[in-house]
Amino acid sequence: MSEDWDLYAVVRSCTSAAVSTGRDAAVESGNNNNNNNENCGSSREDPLACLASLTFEEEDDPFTFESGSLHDSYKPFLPNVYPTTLIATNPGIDPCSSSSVHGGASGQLNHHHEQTTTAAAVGIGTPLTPIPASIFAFGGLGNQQKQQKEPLSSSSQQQLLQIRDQPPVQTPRSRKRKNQLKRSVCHVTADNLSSDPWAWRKYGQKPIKGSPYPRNYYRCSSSKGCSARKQVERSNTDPNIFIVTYTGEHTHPKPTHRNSLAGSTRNKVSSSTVQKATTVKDSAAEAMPTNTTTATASCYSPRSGTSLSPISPTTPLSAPDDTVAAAHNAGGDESVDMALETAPGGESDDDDDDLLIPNVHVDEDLFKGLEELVGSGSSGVGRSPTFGDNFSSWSSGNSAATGAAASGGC
DNA sequence: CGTTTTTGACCAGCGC
DNA sequence: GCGCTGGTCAAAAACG
Repeated sequence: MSEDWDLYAVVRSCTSAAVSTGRDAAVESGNNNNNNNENCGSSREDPLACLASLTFEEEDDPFTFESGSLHDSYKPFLPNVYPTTLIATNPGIDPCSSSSVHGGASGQLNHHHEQTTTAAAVGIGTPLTPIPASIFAFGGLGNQQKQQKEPLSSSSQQQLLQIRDQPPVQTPRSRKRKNQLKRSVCHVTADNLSSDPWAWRKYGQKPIKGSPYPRNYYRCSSSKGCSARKQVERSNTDPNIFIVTYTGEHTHPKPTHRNSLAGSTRNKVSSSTVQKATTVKDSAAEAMPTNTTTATASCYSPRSGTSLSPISPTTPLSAPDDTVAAAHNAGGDESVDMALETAPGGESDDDDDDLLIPNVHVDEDLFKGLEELVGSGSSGVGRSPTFGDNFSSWSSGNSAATGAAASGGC
């Protein structure tokens, strides 16, 4: 099974898009952890609002950020934004929370997912279709959605609602409860996977019983002492959807930059990127997206259960060129979804924060426009002259730093 | 050189 | 107590 899933590509693409807008957004979004809920709250009307608000029980939700202006900032770059994530918070806390019951057995999650065919998901497989932006990616998306006449089709909404309404599935047994203290589950499309302000480091991958896709384990790499963890697995029923489970809390402010990019971008995707991106969607069913060696085949080790590595959510992937290429291709057969990641609210402090635009489908025109912006007024952007560069550096630097409040934000 | 990814091995929780 | 499974560790390799 080779997964051509190149989440990286996707991620990258996502990351790159935000360039100029990012800054503004980042600045405005600046916020601290306490804002989380605000963002979430912003989407009161939106049925999906709760999706946008992934809440950690902790007051300082890492993934918060103010979106109001942010939305405006990247608005131009967002042809269409669809909420893609379903967020479930700890049971009991958020009615919306569907899945994550303590046990969080994969099975549960999967069950949960089965019904999750979010609008976003739909969009993913469809080339040229607007790409769903991760709700969580911008806390503010909720608002955006409101502003947008109809981000979701009624049917989609129904689905989402349906999911949310689903009574939390209680897992008969939960393992390692010690870690299960606080769990937030988000359903995200591949595009949105990367939208996470935090820097995550993958530390494990395991095959999950009952699911054809392995589960990937990530821990926050921003701070050694940080206990925040993240699990990413592909939905059993809907390969386009990834289930992201956040556990633990961040013991530090959102990262603005990574110390080093080393190792972060393994995927030298080169030519294959595009292909990967493409394939990814098509072959999603097979395996999780691989971050790095995407194009390469993935070996599944029965024992460790390792197969392709899914996505590295935050890990910015490099391969800027690829990304770009992919992005360009978006117009073509392979529609690559660009995700804009916004600077995490928390980090907005940094001017440097890059803004990532969460999953947005960008067409060539858009790119041209961006390029012009970058080229001419790199000052505003302050980024590298070329998109490609931006991608790479951004992704790496930002992924952690700016990401949209996305994931966390869920 | 520092960081991340990969991946086999180990540990721990849960059901029987 | 045993086996199954999920979660984590840690060494090696890769990358900028």
